[in-house]
Order: sequence, then C-alpha cells, then structure tokens
Amino acid sequence: MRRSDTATQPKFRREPPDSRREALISATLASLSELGHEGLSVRRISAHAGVSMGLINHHFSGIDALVAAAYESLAARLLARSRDPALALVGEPLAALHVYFSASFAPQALDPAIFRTWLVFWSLVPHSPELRAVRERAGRETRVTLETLLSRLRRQPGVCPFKLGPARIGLSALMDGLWVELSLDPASFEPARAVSLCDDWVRALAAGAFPALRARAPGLSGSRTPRTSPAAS
Amino acid sequence: MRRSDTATQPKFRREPPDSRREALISATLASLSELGHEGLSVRRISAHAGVSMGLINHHFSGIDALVAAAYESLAARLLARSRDPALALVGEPLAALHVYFSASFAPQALDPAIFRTWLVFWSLVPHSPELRAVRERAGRETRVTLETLLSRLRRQPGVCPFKLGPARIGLSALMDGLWVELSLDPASFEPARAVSLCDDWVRALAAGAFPALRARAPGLSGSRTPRTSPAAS
DNA sequence: CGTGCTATTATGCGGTCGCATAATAAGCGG
DNA sequence: CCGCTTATTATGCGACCGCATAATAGCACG
Repeated sequence: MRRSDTATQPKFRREPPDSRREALISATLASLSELGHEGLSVRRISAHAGVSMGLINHHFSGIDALVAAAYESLAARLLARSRDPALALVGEPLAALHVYFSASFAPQALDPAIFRTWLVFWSLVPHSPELRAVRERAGRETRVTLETLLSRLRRQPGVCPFKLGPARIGLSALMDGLWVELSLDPASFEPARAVSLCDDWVRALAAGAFPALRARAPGLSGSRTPRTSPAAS
Repeated sequence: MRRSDTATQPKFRREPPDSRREALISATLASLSELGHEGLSVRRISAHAGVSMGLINHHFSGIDALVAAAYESLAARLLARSRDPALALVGEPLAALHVYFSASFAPQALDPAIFRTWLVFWSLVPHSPELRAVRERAGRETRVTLETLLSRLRRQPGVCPFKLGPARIGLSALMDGLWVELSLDPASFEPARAVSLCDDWVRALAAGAFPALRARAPGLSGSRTPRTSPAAS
C-alpha cells in the first residue's frame, strides 16, 4: 500500500539485537512515563515499540530485566545531564554547584512524567535485587559527584571545613525533597526557588552555619575525601 | 467446634458499617505495606480483613474510594504523631522544632513498610482526582503546622527575620528528602543524623545564614503569617 | 536463485484482576 | 418465635497479565 500495489512491503524489519534492545528500553520508559504502573506491561510496552509482545521475552530474560535496563538507562541520562556541566567548572566550586542545581531543576528534569517513571522504579526496588543493584550503582555515582563538588568547595580559602559525608547527605536530601515536591505539584513553587534554596544551603555550609557538620580539626584533617574504594557507605 | 458441637456458631458477624469500613481501611494499609502495589487488590485486601471480596464493593464505591480513605487515614495519623507533641511546646520554638524532627524520624515513621505504602499513594495521585484532593488536604495541614512552628521561631528575640513561605518549603523538602533516603536504604545513615541536619538548618535560618530567605524589612513587616484562608499556594 | 539462521509474529494457557449479580444468613424489632 | 432488613458470601463474566510454544518470514550468504 505504502510502497507499491504490486510489490508487497515487508511485514517487519529485522534489527540487530542491540538496536532492538535499545528501542525496547526507550519504549519502556515512554510507557512508564505515560501510564505509571499501568504502563508496566509486556503488551503495552511492545505496542509502544510497534513490535509484537514476544520480542521482549526474546531479547530479555523477562519483564524484570527490561525494567532494570530501563532504570539504568534513565538514571545514567539524568545523572549525566547535571554532573557533566558542573564538573567542567573546576575553578569555581560555588558556580559549579550552582550549575549542578540549575541543571537538576531544569524543566526537562522536572517533567512529571519522569517522576511517574521514577516512582515505579522506587516501588520495585524492595522486591527486586536487580533493581536494588541498579539503584546502588546510581546512588554511588551521585555520591561521588556531589562529594567531589563539595570537597572542591571545602578546600577553597575562607571556607569553614565541614564533614564531607554528612554534608553530602543533607544536600542530596534537600535536592531530592525539592524535586519530589515539584514533581508532585509543579505549581507549589518556582524551580528558581529550589535552586536558590540549594545555593543558600551551600553558602551556609561554607560559612560554618551548620554546627553539626563542622569538622573537628579546622585546618587540616580533611576528615573524609571522596573515594572510589568499595568501603563507601 | 470452638463453642460447642451441637450449637453451630455463626458463619460471620454483622458489623455496623462504620466499624467495617475502618477494618477495611486498616486491611488496605496492611496489605499495601506488606506487598506494595501487589497488595492493591480487592481479593488481597478482603483476605487480609478476613471477609469476602464483595464487602469492599458493598461499603465503598470501588477500590479507588477505599484507597483514598486509607490514604487519608494514614496521612492523618502520621501528621498527628509529629505535630501534636511539637505544637505543645509553645514557649521554646527551637525545642518544639526539635521535637517535630525527632518524631518525624522516629523508628515507627521510618518503617520501610510505610514508605512502600506511601509510594503507592504517590503513584496514584496523578491519575485520581480523589487521591489528589487527599494529598492537598494533608499538604495544607503540614504547611500550617510547619509555618506555625517557624513563625513562633521568627518572633523570638535575636532571630533574623525570614520569609516564612519559602523557608517552610526548604525545610519541608529537606525533611522529605531525608525520609525518602532513609526509607529506601535504612543503612545509609543514622536517623539522628537526619534530626541534626534539620536542627542545623533551622539554626542557620535563625542566624540569617540563608540570604535568599531573609525578609526585606528586618524589624516589622511579618511578610506572611500562617493562614487558613484558601489563598495559600 | 535457493537456503539456512534467527528475529519476529501469532496463538494459547493458567492465573489474577475489578466488579455485578444473586443467594444466604445474621440479628433486631415485633 | 417470626419476619424483615441488609450485611455478607459465593459465583460468574470479560479483560488483562506474563510467558511458552510453534509457525512465519526477513535477509545475508553461497
């Protein structure tokens, strides 16, 4: 019909496995972002990808493996979007953190559809070791990114030394909380407000306004440095 | 069997509708906390309540109405557990906030089962106007509680005046983010750390360490006061 | 132009889902 | 002790679920 009336066009295209896997991952993310948990279905995902249902069990060991792959893909993309521009500014830690915040609260990161998808992953984490492993990997990368940015700030002159780990926990929680609230109710406040709250938090940290986060030995010590060793909690 | 061999005990007990409704709500919360989304099923909930499936459709208009009622019930209970002891301390705003934080990060509030349940509600909010309304009510109550506590702090002598609304947004986000992280991975840090991070945040706020939150007119003005009018954003 | 490999589709099975319907029986007022 | 109200159960229906199986067909290669 589309090509010609005499030559029947092929009913489907054979794709290399990697390309098909990627397409299925994209379809999974699209389906989850549209429908939330309702979208987590072999039939819906395959329909979204324009292929038949059986392809999922052909290219993945099951729906769980596909979801884990989709989780990993989305996490990596979101992380890179805020980390890469921030880590590029090596000279000015405060500006780098501001870039990190701005990217984290950019409109594309605040899309409620992304939050819907994320909720599905969160809800699956307690039941699936595979999902839990993905989350741990993503969490570790976020930790090293944030601790790198904070440690650069700490070694700046005039900055009151602070405990790196707990500071990262607090800042990470503040960002997550702002992101959750904005995703659940985009009208509750402006994304710029979220950025300024994070900027303020970092400034207060640098000024030593958080007593419980102050490092004991003010000058040297460097109680903890970001590390890649597996001992990170 | 239990009572006597001759007198057959009744096959079921007739309960007044309100009592049965409450029992079904409890069973819903129990089922959700055990199984997450998997627990959101007429059959599972009714089995948990020890009644037959049809009772849910008899006492509620459908599964959605039951879930909304369960959401409201859990939200009210959690809110009261932290609000009531905190609002009781009228004289010392900092201590009252500390009590609020401590109650919010008490072991019973950090039960991962509660988080599983909460995730189900969050994931349903975008699809159900009824759930959205419940969330808005709960959010409003949390807002007035936090703004009451913060406004008491603000009128304390020596406290740098701050914008009430944005401050509440930041503190609320910090608490939510800490709660999410602790619920997803209870081993990531100690609940006491969460409390101290919140305490520190409030102290920094009182010390004027958050530039973007400082009120323009330092002495009077009282830019905003907690209100019950429907204009609250 | 075959021919084989395998990506892809089509179909079927056992299970669970929410809900509607009809039958049942508990418990109370007479 | 009886009958009425209605809370409660039992059952059935259509739809969707994940997955296994077998048939189909694209397409690279000889």
